[in-house]
Amino acid sequence: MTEPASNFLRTIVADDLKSGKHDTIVTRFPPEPNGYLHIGHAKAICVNFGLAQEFQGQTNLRFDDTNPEKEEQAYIDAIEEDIRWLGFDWQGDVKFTSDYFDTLYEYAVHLIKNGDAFVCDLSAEQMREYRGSLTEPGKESPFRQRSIEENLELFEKMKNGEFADGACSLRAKIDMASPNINLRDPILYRIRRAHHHQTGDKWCIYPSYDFAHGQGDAIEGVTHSLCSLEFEDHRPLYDWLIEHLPVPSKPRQIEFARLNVNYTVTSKRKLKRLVDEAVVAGWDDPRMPTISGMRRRGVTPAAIRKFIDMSGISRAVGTTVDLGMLESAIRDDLNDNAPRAMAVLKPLKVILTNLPEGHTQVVTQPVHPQKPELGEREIPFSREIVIDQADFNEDSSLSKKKFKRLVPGDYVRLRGAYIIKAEGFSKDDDGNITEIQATVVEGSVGENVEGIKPRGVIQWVCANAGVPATVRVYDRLFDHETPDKGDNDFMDHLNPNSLEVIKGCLVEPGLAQASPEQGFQFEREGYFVADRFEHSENHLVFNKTIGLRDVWERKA
RNA sequence: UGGUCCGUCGCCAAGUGGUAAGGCAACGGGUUUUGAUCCCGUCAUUCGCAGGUUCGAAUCCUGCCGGACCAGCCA
Repeated sequence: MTEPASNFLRTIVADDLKSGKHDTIVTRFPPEPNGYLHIGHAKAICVNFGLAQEFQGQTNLRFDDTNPEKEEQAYIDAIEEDIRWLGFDWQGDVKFTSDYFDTLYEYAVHLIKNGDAFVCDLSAEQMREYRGSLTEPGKESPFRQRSIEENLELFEKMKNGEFADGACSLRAKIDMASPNINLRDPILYRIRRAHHHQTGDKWCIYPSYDFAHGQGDAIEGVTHSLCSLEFEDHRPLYDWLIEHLPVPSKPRQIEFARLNVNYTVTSKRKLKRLVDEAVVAGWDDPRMPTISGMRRRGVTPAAIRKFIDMSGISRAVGTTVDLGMLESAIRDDLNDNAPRAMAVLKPLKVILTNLPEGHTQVVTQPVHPQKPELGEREIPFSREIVIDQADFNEDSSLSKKKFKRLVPGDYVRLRGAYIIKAEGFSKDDDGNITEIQATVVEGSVGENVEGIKPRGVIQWVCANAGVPATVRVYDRLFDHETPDKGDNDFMDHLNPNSLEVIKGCLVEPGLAQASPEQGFQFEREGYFVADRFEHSENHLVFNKTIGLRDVWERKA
């Protein structure tokens, strides 16, 4: 266990605990249930849950459901599942901002009574005009001076459904000349006759994010309300509301930079387009940066957590983490934990001519070479086996250094079995190699043989006992580092080779017992996972999670 | 050009006045029945730039330069 890296959030929390400002901390993860979680959310989850865990605090899951028109129960279910899968659990029941609608309404009345809020009849368009611009101050609404009594009455009528949607709104009375536009009498409540997934038709007015979020934090006793940098400009409003309302606690909002990863997009709108236009098979397509997509790809929760941990937390904007870092975290976890197996993706038959017809035997290999305690697996071997087409080359002049695989007249080690020598090969009319004739070196199973230096080690599968499988090989979805930056239309940068479906693969028999979502290392190929939904004992389907690190390929 | 924030190795990122951590990548070498893993080593005299304060600055001050965010009755 290494020391957790220092970061400013940890420092703030540690100081608050040390100074006695707080005895324990409470964080929250506040998704809006209007879409699926992706790698960016994974950071928010890991930061909020991770920080609380580290300091023995607690984390609430609170759905920020103040905009019923965009939200759905289905997203709530999916989000809960993703968070649990990532390995986190929230304190107590799932919470909803809508749980506090009654209190929020009272808070609004409180503000009105203190002369800090008013009902404004300006239309959306007029309000925009009155708001001013980034460089010019706004103008005060003509309704700003309404009496407290009138505002109270009007607000109640808003609640009672006596006005049409959009006819008026409740606004905080702050400062129309503020250089921070969020302080120019921001909207607190709007009229919206929409059925809410939690509160049904009880309300026709809904609080804005600004009016709901901080108060929700305060009600729950959240101590550190962590959010992304774009909410920085909202902090003065967050604090203003906390100061002007009789809330039970004073949470502190702290912003940190969101996660960007190159070669991927995370905007909800863009991901939806990939799904809608059938570029991918769905939100959980293994190429998607969604939690469910990565899960189906075979990425483990531990790998995601490790990646988030590696990429750090800061306030630096516009930074982009290299996808290679994610891949490294994935390999690191899978290398440690994935059982090994042999699979031949593109089979080429090898006849071992010096073995008798019908010869069969069983060889054993460790489940994991670095973890003998995991036991061994038995692998049938016979006179006819298959190796990968890429592991044979008819050009025997290839140097041993350049091609550490099988070549006519030379030796190669079959992993866990014999050293063999290629004696000859056959071709079809099109010039494709169809079969290799080879001989085994007697006594070479598990033993080195004096005077014979195989060029390398290759995987193999028994031609008869091997089990057929379908393997899907995935690559990055985009071939551009920043597919959606600047003038780029991300749809122009799709990698045309992001999916290759290989049928007719042959895998070692033990793999027929693989259960969905079980991950393996197919030796010399990479990490693969039995598909969560389409894999079965009778129809093996594996998704490639990530290849092995390959210095050779990069040099070539 | 109103405001807020940010700029430390190719990419992340520590460091907050005492003389540049770490990870990813890259590059050498060793071990190896996975061209994997593992191990060892190399990789910022310099912290956007220019001044200033100080015995001493990435850290403080000033001015530039570059980038991000904000004008939804979205979150």
